[in-house]
Amino acid sequence: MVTTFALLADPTRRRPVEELRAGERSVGVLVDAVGLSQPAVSKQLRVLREAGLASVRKDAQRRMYRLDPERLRELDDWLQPFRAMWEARVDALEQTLSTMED
Amino acid sequence: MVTTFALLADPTRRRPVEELRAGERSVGVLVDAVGLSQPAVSKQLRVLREAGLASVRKDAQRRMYRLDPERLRELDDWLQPFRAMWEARVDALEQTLSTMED
DNA sequence: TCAATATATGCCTTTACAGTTATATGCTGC
DNA sequence: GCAGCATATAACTGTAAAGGCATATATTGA
Repeated sequence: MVTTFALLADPTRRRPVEELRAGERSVGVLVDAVGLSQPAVSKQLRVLREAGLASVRKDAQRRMYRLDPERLRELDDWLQPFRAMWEARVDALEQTLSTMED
Repeated sequence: MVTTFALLADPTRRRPVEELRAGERSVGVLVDAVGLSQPAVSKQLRVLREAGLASVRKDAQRRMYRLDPERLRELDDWLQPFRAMWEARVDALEQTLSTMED
């Protein structure tokens, strides 16, 4: 299966995800947002579905896609230990600045 | 240029990054950690360098690689608005549980 | 049942890129 | 300067996957 990292590497997949942040969207709307052919977008939506990042609901002929943010948590978890690194740098900078003020 | 997302999509690039979290590492050490040929690893290290995610220092014949975590911040920033989504879910769950306790 | 709309799938082509081997480059101690 | 180690680069190959077009499938309203 595709990792969450790989999922978001492709802009064609990242765009819909960003779009879905605001709520449910039909395929047609996502196609407009991405600016590629409908089949291309449908294909990527399928990948997102299969990776558990999105799910679908039927609404007449439309398929409404909804974001499933849980998997994004993996990314957040992975990032966690690194966060300390840049926060440390910011702290050091702030300390330097406050020293300069004295 | 490669986006930070694409950078981390490849395990062969993610592994060294994780390895570098602990501090400077020579290419040889990274090669062992990743388990691929030396040229393969060197190639990916170059990508990391050019993307500003790592930098090098010469130490005799060795090249010591160091992590430059700033670019990871982009990832963190991108993630920010989504974070609210899963936190909302957790809150809802907790509320449900506390209601059940009554 | 038929036409129209919305989406998915199959097939094909092309491109990007990872990995390998062989080789070049750079540095050091002698 | 030379031998030896550590790393980088070049050239090549194989593969995966993205995107396009054509077409199938599904749903609805009439």
